[in-house]
Amino acid sequence: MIDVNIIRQDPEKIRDMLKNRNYPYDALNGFLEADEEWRLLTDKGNALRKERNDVSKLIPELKGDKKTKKIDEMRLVSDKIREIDSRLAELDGIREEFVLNIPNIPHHTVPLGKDSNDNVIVGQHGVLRKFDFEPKEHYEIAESLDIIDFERGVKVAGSGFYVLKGDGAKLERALINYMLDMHDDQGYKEVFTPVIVNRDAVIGTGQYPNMKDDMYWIERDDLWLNPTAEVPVTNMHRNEIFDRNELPISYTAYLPSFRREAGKHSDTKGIIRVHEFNKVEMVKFVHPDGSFDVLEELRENAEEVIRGLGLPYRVILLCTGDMGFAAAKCYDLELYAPGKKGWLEASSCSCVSDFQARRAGIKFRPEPHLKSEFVHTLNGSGLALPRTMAAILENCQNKDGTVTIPEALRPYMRGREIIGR
RNA sequence: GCCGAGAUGGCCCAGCCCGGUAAGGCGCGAGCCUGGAAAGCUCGUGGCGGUCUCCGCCUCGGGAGUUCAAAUCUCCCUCUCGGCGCCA
Repeated sequence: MIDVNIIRQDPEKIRDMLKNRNYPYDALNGFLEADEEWRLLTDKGNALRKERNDVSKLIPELKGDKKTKKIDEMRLVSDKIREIDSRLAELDGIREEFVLNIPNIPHHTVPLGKDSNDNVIVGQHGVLRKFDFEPKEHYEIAESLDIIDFERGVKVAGSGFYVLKGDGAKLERALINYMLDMHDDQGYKEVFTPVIVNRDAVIGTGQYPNMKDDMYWIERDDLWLNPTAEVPVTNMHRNEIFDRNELPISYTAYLPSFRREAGKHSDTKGIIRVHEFNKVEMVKFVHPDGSFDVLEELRENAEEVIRGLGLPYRVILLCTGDMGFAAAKCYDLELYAPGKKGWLEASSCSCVSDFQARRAGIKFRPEPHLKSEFVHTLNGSGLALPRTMAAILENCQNKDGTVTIPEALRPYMRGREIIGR
């Protein structure tokens, strides 16, 4: 969440921000009113509490009529406090509802824009391969090689699920290990967390309430299937205070991720948009100073994964209107898919400033005698597996229907060089 | 799932039976002392709000209740640990 003081001091700034992010902004007035009354009543309540506290200390020493009189007096004071408290609880509800639904404030380097058309392509890398045959789409290749079985996935779990078989399953496993090893070399500590998280966790990183319909919810236990490893990994340190010298902290995690994908989407063919997918994620906890420079490093770390696979890609800087709820600045990395003749978003690297730290209570002490402050958190995929696999299949396909395995993955695939031969 | 024990400030722990200003220790910091350090001693060390060197309120897992007053009494819930059961 954002700092309430900013809303109080400069509501116009927040109004503009919400507008730039395509969020409704008329709710702001309701908040300011509720907040004003909340502050007034808090003061009033505190004054009454002070009176009660003071008198409570005296009462044991009083005797007879004086005592009875004071007790009667305090009974009225307590009634009044109760009354104020119940109104405060209402106001708190309004305030919290509002604050939890306000997206992060974009960094000043984020381009203004309405939707994905206003995103900025900041770079394109690698060569787009020239084919001497018509390249196929990933699902055609995968089905003819019998390494992805869509029908069986549907049978087991439903539409939007698939089964990897043989070299397909091996390729998945190879990609996970390749990515984890690379992040390990880059200085990230590998963790493997629960795949199911609680409500505090999804509130902490901002998926709840905003994205709650996009997550699988286990009602009976009020638990949620991991939507992205950013959630469990960031929440590992919920309500913790780091010593200054503990920062920065860098984690990498492989974790299955689940998306309900409620509502209609295009691009449902193949494994581009599925309900369950593997992802290797990077998460950082850093000092607020220079956190946006760290974002550049994080993005570079993700790009290295792509370059290692030899895939052509481009880097997109998202505009205000297209950025996720929690992000202050976000780069997408898109892989080129020659069969589809389009780009696949395989990574999203964000600096979320203190937005999640505030929600999740993640702080650090700048100096031992100073007050604790919120850390900044960052996260980025490195990478999402299905789209990476799709890009590999399409970029590395051969005329005879086989697929040449990228060299970097061969050690992880028992030295195999070609799928389908 | 059943039975039992727990949850107190960054960490540990007392207070709970018997309601009345949350004690002490560790760690960390500042100071004193020292040639320097250790030890020792003194002070500080959660959150929010304000009229911000000061003052107030809140904070004992969460919520509700009783009471003039709740860490303390009552009820409900959550989590942790141990035992039993079930089990990869």
